[in-house]
Amino acid sequence: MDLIKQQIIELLKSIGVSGVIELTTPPKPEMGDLAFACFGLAKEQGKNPAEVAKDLKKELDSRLRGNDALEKVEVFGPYVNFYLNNVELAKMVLNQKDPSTSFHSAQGKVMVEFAHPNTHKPVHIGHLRTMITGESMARIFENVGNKVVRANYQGDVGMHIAKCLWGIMQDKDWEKIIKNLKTTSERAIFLGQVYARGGQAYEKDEQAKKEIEEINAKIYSQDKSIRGLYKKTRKWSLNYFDYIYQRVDTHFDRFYFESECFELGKKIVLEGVKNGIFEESQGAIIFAGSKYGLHDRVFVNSKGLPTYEAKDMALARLQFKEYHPDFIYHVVAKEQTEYFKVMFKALEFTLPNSKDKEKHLVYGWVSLKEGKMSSRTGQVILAEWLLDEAEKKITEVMKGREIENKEKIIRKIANAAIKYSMLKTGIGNDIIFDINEAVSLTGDSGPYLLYIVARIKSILRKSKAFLTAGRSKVVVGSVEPQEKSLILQIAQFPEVTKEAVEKLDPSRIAKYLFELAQKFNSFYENCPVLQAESVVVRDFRLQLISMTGQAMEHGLGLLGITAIDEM
RNA sequence: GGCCUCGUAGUUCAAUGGAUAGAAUAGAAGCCUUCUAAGCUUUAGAUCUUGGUUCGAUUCCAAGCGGGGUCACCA
Repeated sequence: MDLIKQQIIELLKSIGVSGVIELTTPPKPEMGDLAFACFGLAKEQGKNPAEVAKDLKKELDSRLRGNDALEKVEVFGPYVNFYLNNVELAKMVLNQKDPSTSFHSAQGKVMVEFAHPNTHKPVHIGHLRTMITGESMARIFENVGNKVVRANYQGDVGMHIAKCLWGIMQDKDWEKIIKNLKTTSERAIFLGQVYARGGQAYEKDEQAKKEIEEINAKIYSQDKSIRGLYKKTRKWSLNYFDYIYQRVDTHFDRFYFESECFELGKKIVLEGVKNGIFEESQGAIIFAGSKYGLHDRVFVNSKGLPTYEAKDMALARLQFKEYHPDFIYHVVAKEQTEYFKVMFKALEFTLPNSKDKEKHLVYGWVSLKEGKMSSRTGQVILAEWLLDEAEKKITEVMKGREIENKEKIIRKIANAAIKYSMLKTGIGNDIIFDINEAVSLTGDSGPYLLYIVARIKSILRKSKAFLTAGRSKVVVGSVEPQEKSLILQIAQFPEVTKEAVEKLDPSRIAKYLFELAQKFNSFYENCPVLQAESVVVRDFRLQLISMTGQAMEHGLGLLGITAIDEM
């Protein structure tokens, strides 16, 4: 597609059009395939855009002879529209080796930091979004040639843990209760419940607040009285995280922990005080972001403990030292936007090398649509519950269908449903999550996309002739409108992968795939493949659907979704 | 209150300043002896308000209204 665009741009240049030339797609297929708007040119020449367009057409007409790719040029008001030669276009697209080759637009080495759950706290629906978004972005970066490091920063020290441990110890026989918890999920649910208890007490009860703060200090000093419980419950959380990561099909190259950052972080801040980077204020050490149009933040609190801010100073130092990334993308929800601005500013002083390399990749809130919540721990919707729920619904729909590895396939469909529903919305926008819609098998959904691949694979399985013949050069006779629209969509794949990197947004891919699916289905209804009117047409269509399948599978892969052959 | 952000069909989402604002879902009407009906076709339905910039504004600017976030010892 890019080649064709370049040809047209060259053609326009050759007749004296200067400046940046941008081609758009006309609103309707019968109006041509690519369009050039004459507004800018008209302004330059002081003429009416429609007249300029007419003049251009005259010039262009005389140069079209001998050009295989272009069929004709028409004027629509102020637009000059180009019609591609359908047969040539089909040959070009279908004789590629792989429709899903991507632009190479590497930035070098990219670290994508995502998931970052805190131990001792529930893994909720918001974590699901960072896991899914982060994994997808990692793949999108890799796809265009970057070296990607998947990092995960897990919070295993801090007040949230103190709240949890305090919550556990409120029961007199807590040691016995703990012993009776056997499964990973049971333990995770228990931790979530006692965390909620501790959190509420911290807000309402002064005495509890004091006790929790004492526990917090003990965690930092690794006091023996709570060390055993801390270690045991930390392990519980980490095991549970592994289970979730595996279930959503993501993985990490490096797990960072707050526990490995707090000492170094404090040290960096204390040194920074000497250099005037940080200053004392009301017994705490702060970074005066207000000097830079931001806001002040506490880096070491008045008890001498490093806050999240100080730990992040250390984290960045470790990350740059270990991997020398060209960019670090922190996939974190939007409520931390202001925080990151201050933190990155402070980093410019403590780690000058990090300047312009640290990026906050903002994603929006996830909330459940009103009246749809049915399972909660405290105030959050658990990730695991949502995954289970999706599987239940899909199992229901699949009832009576006999397929090999049904369990695995159900899990894959459920994952596709959840992932797609999290990725189809623009990355920075909030998602109002409707579980019914997310796992619905109809319309703009993950299963709808999987269905395309299943249908294609089914036809290919039945077409042994094609499979044995291999892929010789495709002969194109004529091209139906549905075929053309599908071909054009396939041709746009590389551009879309590039856009997703530039805009840092997987929803570009999701949207593209949905359109691909719609165009395939429309083709499927109108153009029989195995029963085509001739062998030539059949082979052409087999090649077309095979490429559609490849583009779809590759695109789904960029979203972290695994296609299936049968459903 | 300061700063940031978002306001588009009943609902959930799209639209580098460009052609008649697109989808999905819910509603209405059709299509399975035919490659998987988890599908397809038809139909109805929307840009918060008021100004400004522009040949042209959902998009840019200003004000207002309405949500959300954030603003010191949580992460």
